[in-house]
Amino acid sequence: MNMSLQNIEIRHLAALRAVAEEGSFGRAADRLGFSQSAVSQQIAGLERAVGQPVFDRLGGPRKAEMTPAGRLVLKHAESILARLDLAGQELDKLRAGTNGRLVIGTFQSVSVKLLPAVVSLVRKETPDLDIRLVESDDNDELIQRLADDELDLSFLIGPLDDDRIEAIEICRDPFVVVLPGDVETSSEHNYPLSELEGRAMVGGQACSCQELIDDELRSAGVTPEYVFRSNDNGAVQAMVRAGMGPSIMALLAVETDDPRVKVRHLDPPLTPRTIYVGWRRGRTRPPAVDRFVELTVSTTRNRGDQN
Amino acid sequence: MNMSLQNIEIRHLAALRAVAEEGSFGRAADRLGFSQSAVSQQIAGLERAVGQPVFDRLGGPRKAEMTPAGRLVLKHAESILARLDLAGQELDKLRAGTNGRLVIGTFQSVSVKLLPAVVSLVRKETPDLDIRLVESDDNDELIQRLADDELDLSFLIGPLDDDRIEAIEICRDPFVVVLPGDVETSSEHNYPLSELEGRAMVGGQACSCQELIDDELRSAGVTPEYVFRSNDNGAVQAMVRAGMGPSIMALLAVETDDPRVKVRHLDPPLTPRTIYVGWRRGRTRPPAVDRFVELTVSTTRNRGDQN
DNA sequence: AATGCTTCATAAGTAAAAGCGATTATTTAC
DNA sequence: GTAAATAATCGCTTTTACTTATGAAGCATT
Repeated sequence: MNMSLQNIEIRHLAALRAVAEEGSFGRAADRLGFSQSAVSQQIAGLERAVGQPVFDRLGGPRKAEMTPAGRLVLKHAESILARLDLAGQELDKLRAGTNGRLVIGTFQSVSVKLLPAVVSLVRKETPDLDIRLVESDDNDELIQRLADDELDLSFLIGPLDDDRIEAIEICRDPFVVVLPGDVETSSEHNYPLSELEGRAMVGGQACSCQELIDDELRSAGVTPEYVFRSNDNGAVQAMVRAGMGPSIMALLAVETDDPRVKVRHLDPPLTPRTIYVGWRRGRTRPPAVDRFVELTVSTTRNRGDQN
Repeated sequence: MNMSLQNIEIRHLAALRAVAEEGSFGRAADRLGFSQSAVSQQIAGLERAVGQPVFDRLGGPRKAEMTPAGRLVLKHAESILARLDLAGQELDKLRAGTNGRLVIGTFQSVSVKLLPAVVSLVRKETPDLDIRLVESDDNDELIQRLADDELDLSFLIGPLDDDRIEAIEICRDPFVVVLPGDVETSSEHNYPLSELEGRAMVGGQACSCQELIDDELRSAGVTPEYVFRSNDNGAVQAMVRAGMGPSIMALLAVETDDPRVKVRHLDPPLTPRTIYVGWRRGRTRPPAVDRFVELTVSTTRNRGDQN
């Protein structure tokens, strides 16, 4: 039988190392938990594969000595065994979710309001985890990058009809009207949607989210007319503050601590947008992803309905 | 059964790589020369050892995709398989005697007269072989270093009674008398040993070889009296040239091209010294050693009895 | 939705091997 | 010489690895 190195198995290399270190087949067998006979046969098998002896058996109580070929193979065996050990360690870390990279898709309002708390928690739990954020205005882009495996995880805005993606709902985020702080309104009451009819408004650019708003406004009989548009929430809010007009924004996107604007719920309310965290459907996820989702859900829940 | 990575075998890693590259269990099986079922079981075994799936089977004609754990293990698997391949290549070279290091013990006369031709031949055959020479006056030191595995091979002077060493005879090297070139002798005849009695002589220092000479001289009734001693053959020869006296030297140690000295065989002759090449007894030798010995023997034989 | 196609898993059987215990041969140490 | 240590070998049992055959799941096409 013309064996080649391809037939070598880890067990042979482990036996080689054990015998080399112990200087004896019997003691190597003890260490490995085998019988002396087994180790003898393992080395014999290795020698068949190598094509020549790896040990000189000197007989009697003298140590087995390696042949040149034995030393050569041992050199590589040690590297291989070490590598296997390293793989085991990294697997343990992977199971614990403490290593590797986690690439998360997000968008502006989530980045500002939700993510800092979650990321801070995760970093406390697993400081070696390499967390990266990819921010985009475009929900579809986030979905595409999830499907392309560029993102491990992404915050998304519903409705989701892409079956490449699996997601769970994080929260409902109502749309509110943002008014300049000096406008007189009945501060405790909701803002009648009808009052927006004919008013110059500030809004986001025509992307998925803004289109949802506009469609609903129109079916409620309000035709939006925008005098300023930006995808930057801060810019929109600044324009409201400057008196350009009111804006309908998702509550999460509003900097509510700003005393120079007022925030009112709408009457009748628009359908709130739904925020999800999603991942590729049907793929095994790194445990770190699952843990991140868990923490996101519980953190968001704990925030209560400040929305 | 709580398997760990220790139970992994090369075959599993090869299967992992094949499936990862082919994207299919069946095609991987073809490539490896197994049945699809076998590969399926190998991957299943790997997953048992890893503790989690390494592939997401998407069903239907879609490619199998790796899980995070799978990618991690594959990374190491590739390194391990490459290492094994490298070991195979190096073993081939070892078998061919074309790599590694060859440390050769030698002494002055051999270094000058025999080695250059042999080394030149070996270097022509196997240019990548790293040949190193260790020169010593002291035969016992060479033997000791051979036994200590510091030398792969050594030229030695007999008689050899050390059973740690195995050796073969290279040549017999007769002792001759070296005389100044201007001395009148019957150029074609041997030199009577008795003429040395009472003469001031030049010789080597009291090491093994010189002691052999002195013992024989004495039993032949000649008491050597040295007025100059050196272990450097060139120095001895220079002193003869300068008229300090004759010297008994091994023929191989004489620079015979020197017209200023005359070389005569002795009558009766001394027992010639025997030159061997030796190695550690009972140890497997690198093929390069055996090849070197072969070439040494044939080269020396071809030189004929120029001695 | 029924079918065919591709893919992988599983079951059953067989052949190979890996391992064990006992024995033997060889060598050193005393 | 005898005792101790070491590894190879033999017969045997158990384990495993592989094969073939079959089943199940998903996609694509009709």
